[in-house]
Amino acid sequence: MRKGILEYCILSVLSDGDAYASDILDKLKGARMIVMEGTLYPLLTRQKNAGWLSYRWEESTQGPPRKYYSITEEGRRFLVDLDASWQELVDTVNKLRHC
Amino acid sequence: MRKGILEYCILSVLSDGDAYASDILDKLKGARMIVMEGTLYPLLTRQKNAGWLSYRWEESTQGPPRKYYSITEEGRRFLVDLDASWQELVDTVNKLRHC
DNA sequence: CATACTACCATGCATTGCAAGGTACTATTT
DNA sequence: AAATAGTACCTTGCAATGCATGGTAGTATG
Repeated sequence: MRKGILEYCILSVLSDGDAYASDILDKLKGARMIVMEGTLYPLLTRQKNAGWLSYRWEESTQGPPRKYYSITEEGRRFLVDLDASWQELVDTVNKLRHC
Repeated sequence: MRKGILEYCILSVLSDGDAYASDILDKLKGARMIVMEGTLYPLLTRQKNAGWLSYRWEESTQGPPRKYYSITEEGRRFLVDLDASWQELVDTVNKLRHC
């Protein structure tokens, strides 16, 4: 049911601050959206290739280095489009359901 | 973006009254959800095989006979589940977006 | 030095929606 | 009567997406 919406959620999370994969998974889990690692990593790579995200490496005191993702200006512009699409989808489904 | 949600929309439309493929496409179009024939037919077949829909043939005065789909009791029960899932999804996405 | 943990990533699969094309019956026009 | 257009059914092949699984490598911990 939630296919394709993950993309929107990831950009939303990152629009609120840079994060690495585990951060993102935690934030999603906090909102009760469970996502698998094997889903997230390829998605982040796709969004980076699309120009919506960039990343930098940061050393960690407890474990291997982390890949911090950051939303780009282009990503923010796309997020505005996604806001509109999402609202439209919600309106459409609700209209179809209640009549 | 709307992947997987079509299933919910089709059941919603049919919960409001029996319909054949073109009827359904028109109702979806009326709510600005554009769906292709090649998407709808397999989906109806899947839902019928899942036990959520049944169908009957009806002669038409203007063209070939029509396959009218009807939601089953099992389909209505499943639709209630989908209502909950949908509401949950909307809440989750909105929560992630606005904080 | 071995085990556990963290964080990265890749491969293969199932599902789903779309594009394109095909069949068959009915109605309309020439 | 034949050709064209319209309606309604359906299939096949493709691309995208999410999941399950498993793998690599660096960093602690016992």
